Amino acid sequence: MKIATFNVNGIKTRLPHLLRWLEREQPDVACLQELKALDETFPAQEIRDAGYHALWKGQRSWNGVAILARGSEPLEIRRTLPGDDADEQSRYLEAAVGGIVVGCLYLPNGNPQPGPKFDYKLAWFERLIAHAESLVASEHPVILCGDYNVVPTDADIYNPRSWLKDALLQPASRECYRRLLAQGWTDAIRHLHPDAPIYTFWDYFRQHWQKDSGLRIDHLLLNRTLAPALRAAGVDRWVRGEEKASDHAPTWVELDLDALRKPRSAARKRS
DNA sequence: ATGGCATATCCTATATGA
Repeated sequence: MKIATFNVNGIKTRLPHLLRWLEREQPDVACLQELKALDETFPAQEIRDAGYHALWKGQRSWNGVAILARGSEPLEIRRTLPGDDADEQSRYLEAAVGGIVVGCLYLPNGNPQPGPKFDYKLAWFERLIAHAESLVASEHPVILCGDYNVVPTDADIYNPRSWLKDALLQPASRECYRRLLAQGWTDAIRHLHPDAPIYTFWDYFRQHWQKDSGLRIDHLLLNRTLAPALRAAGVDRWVRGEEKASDHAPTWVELDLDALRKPRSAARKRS
């Protein structure tokens, strides 16, 4: 099973790119962020025609998340992150797909910092950490994927120098991500590629894509139950090279769900 | 310190992104 996350930066503008990518890479599950569209303008029919069922949570102009599933209906679990009923921003969606709990998230950017937007980022992160605590030890396989808007370490950016004041690299942001991982989550890309420079985002400025001056900010986290199924992880960089591309590239994991059953039967035999 | 580019909307100006 292939699960991917893709910040599309506008579903309306990026629909042709999304459809080409779905057609070529055939992910079983695709988590989308930054729809920048109202619920009623989500292109459900075009996505259905491509073979995908979808859940979405839109918002005018900004944010917006969706979960697409090939050939099966994603079953909605929740459409908000717990902890703040006053939070109106569409940044979280959670569903059951093919026996896996999939959380799709778009963590606040937080710029400029310091300031209210950075405070909101950290508050949102704390809510995510609290909710993730209830998911990490679940007997069900869980994946939390999306645009975390955090560069975890200096190995996850081409050069931190010009980003030192950015919200994505702040020690407070990184500390939240570190605490999240410390609950027991596996950062799939970094686990399988411990030393390689791997990026998922290249901004539109200064020919950063052409120079491969990227950042790793889109992450797929696996809980303890799901981690043994991890087989491969990567970035579909070709999507970033297309005309009028999003500034993010789709990032994915390949899972062998059959592997989750074998240890249990082996344990039974041993006892 | 600023801006470079891109997207969306109450669209030739402004807010947001990262």
